[in-house]
Amino acid sequence: MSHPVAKRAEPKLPTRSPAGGEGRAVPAQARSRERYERILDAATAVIAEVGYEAATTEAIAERAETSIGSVYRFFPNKLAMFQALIPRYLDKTRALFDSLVTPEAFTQPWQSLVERGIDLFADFQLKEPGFRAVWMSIKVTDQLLVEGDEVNQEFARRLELTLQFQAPSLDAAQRRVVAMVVVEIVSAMLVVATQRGPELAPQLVAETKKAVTRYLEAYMVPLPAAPAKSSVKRSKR
Amino acid sequence: MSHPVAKRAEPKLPTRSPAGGEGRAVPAQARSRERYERILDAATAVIAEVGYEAATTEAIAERAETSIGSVYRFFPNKLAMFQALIPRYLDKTRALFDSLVTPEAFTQPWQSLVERGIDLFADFQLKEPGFRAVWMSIKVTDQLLVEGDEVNQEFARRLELTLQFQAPSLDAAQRRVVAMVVVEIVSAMLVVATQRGPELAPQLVAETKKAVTRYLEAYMVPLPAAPAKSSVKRSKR
DNA sequence: TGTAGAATGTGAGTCTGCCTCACGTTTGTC
DNA sequence: GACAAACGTGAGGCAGACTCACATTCTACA
Repeated sequence: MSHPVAKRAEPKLPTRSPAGGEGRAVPAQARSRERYERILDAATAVIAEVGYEAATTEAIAERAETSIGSVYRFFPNKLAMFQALIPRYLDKTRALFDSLVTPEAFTQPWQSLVERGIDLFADFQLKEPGFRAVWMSIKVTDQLLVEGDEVNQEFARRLELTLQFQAPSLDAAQRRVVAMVVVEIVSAMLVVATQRGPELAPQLVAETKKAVTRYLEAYMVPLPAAPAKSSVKRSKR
Repeated sequence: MSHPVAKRAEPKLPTRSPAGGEGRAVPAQARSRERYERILDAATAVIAEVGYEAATTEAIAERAETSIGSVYRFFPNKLAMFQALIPRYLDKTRALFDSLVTPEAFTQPWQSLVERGIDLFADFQLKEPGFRAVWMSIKVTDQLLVEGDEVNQEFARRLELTLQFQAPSLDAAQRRVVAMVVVEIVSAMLVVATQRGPELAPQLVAETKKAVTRYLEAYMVPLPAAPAKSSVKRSKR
């Protein structure tokens, strides 16, 4: 007999590659590439306005001044279009991270790095409505969860590296988990802060900084030139 | 001219109350009430199996052994059906909280309360697939975000109360924010832990406890009978 | 117990939105 | 300039949310 559910849920994915990876025409001519970019821009704009679910493929096509047919020439389905947006922001967030974690950055106390990092990312989220839209909708489906988490994973991996030097007491496995926790906390809290409105947002961001700082404190090596106050002796299990 | 987006996005909501609040028949006869419950049970089951998006109203109707017509007698739309699930779990989580925060609970160090609380909630999430499904899908839409956050808000409000006694250094506004941060961190991390699989989940949960504990440490009054080790003197900006 | 009418149940049908495909248009090449 | 390959198009297929006219069951009251 089997549950009717399975039967119904399947056709959602249009007989294509499982996670809507690619599997579509790769633009070869310049005209085509432009169109592709226009579609992605339009998708960003529409999603930013109404969210992922309410964003119709027709609206995106119209906004991109093209036809749905062209949209589906490049993307196997709506989800894939959304996923194609992620690499764009991945690059931007990578750049953000690079601008933060420079050789000079290690001369200042790690606490201020944490604070600057959170501020930077919060700002980025505010300034880039497209990114925010993508970010907020990232939990939309199981597929997206996997794909969208890439940004977080990427971040975590990088953070892991810097932890290697600043928290030598942790082994590789621990570093990985700690980095994940930090990234996920910041990620979640920035979303919450945005949702709670401009009233609470600054307070929430401030508290997030404290939370992360206090969490990491126990793992970090005390900085030589730290501006006093930091609790150096700490037995902690 | 106006963006085509708005025009398209509207009919998504079926000309009913904005956030799918109620606006539908309230079951008067026992037969009806049973059917209502059956539909909710079916919705839970189907959502748990395939997620919110892939859950079709027909599948839910079939599972509840009724017709779509009946489903739409009680719920103005699919989202409302989902929202109706929340009060069910709100009650359960309330009970969970009550079992945790008892008068006796205050005789033990707050750290163990945090740990027990997180464990309890993690367990609850594991044991109740329906709850997990609802919880994981809670970010599905903007509407749900608001409604779904109710559980978190409820939790935060309660936590706020207990903070009143254990963190008297905070004023009301600060307490509110601190409680929100704690609840959101735990909530987000439990979701992440579930997603990352049984491999990493225990470690993530363990680190979440540490994060929350260390965050709160600075605010809490040191317990008289604390099992040593906790850093009592703490200037912290 | 019979019956009016309210409450409830039903599913074929409408509508919206994702996606396909057969055909028309542009570009590149010789 | 003519052929092929790449590209563009939108009417239409199809799934799934939701409606509505009608059928069935219940309740109240004589």
